[in-house]
Amino acid sequence: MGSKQRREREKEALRQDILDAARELFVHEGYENVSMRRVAEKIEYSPTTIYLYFEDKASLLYAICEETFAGLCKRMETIRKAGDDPVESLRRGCRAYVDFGLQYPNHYKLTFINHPQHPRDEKRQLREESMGMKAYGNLRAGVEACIKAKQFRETNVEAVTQMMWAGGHGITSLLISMPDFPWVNKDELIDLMIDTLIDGLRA
Amino acid sequence: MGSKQRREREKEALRQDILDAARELFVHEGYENVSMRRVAEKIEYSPTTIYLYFEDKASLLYAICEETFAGLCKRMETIRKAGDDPVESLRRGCRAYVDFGLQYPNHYKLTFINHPQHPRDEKRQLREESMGMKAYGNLRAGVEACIKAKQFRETNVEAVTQMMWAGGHGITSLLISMPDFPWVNKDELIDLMIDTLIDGLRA
DNA sequence: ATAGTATGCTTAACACCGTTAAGTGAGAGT
DNA sequence: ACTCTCACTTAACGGTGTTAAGCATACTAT
Repeated sequence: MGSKQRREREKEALRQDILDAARELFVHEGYENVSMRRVAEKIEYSPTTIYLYFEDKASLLYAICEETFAGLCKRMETIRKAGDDPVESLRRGCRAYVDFGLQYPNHYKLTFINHPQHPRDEKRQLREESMGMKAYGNLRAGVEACIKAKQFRETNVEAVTQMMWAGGHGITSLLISMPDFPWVNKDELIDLMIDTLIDGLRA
Repeated sequence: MGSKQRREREKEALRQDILDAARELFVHEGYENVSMRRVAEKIEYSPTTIYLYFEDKASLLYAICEETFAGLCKRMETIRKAGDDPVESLRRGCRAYVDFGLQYPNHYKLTFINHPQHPRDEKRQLREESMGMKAYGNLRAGVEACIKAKQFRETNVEAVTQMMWAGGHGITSLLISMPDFPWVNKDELIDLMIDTLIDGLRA
């Protein structure tokens, strides 16, 4: 009686359909401007069906964020495992982060800029094992390698990691959310940020 | 025939009452979590009255932002005109910027994070002459002073200003929009960013 | 003084929103 | 054949920002 398995498969398929529809709408029109009813319309089910697969709208977004983070993680891991000079590796990791954001600005907006926070404490715990944390962990490993190689003056791994993240995020988010501002050349600006931070950290 | 002027005055007073009520609610509970009906309730008028004084909810917040950002401008100008060592002046200007953002996260969110893309071209123009942008101008003046004093290696004023802004914005916006992340000590993080950037720029 | 008008505000409603309680109906298990 | 499970729907709740229409009051002109 494989019918049970078939139904299981179909359920999973619908879950993915919801995710796909929501991602497309969220990325294209922004989380706030897309209603659950519109997502439901796109998949041709009633709005309430979504609630059988996701607890609420924020959870739906969270699931999409996980997928996006996963892509970033993969890129960063590849760079880290290339095993160059640790400082060069960190620099390239930061570049990858910013480039990723600029390549998928709507995804980036969704996960890092218009990030609505979860109301539940329980969820927060889950989040700390999320892909976002994994990406952060990758950056952290890069920083740690530099410190272990005695390339940096400052030795507080966590602080340096968070600062590097903030530097990358600052550039990425401003370029995305203020496209009409008279920016200097974007590539130069990104490199200036990363190089200046690394130079400032150097022993 | 001063009755016209009196009515004018009374209208202006109500406008300020609305602004005051809205500011208190927005700052205390967050823009998204405060409805027009709640603002109206606080001033003991009907919700629709607000629309006689402000075009919509966003305009209401925008007006509040202008007021508050004027405060930031003043602070930054005071620092800049204190006439210390230009680098120290810049450092303190950056601190003031970040501190301001963390003090008024909802104001900061509207003008720098959830920056409306193109509601109307007309509005955008207004926005670029806003107090937020004036604050940017102040930062630019600080950077220029450092470069003129030959304290920095990099001499592209615009690029350096934008990088410093992005550094401050990165810290500020991440701290605001991801309050549940396990940040290291916030003050240290902010100082680390500013100091590292300045050290990295030094001649 | 009185009729007319402009002004300031309110009532009621529109068209949405996220979410949930209750109900339906097809297929599985006995 | 009958019950039961369960994926799904309908209808509704209590909110949201916003607007059209109406109502008094105060001012103006005759």
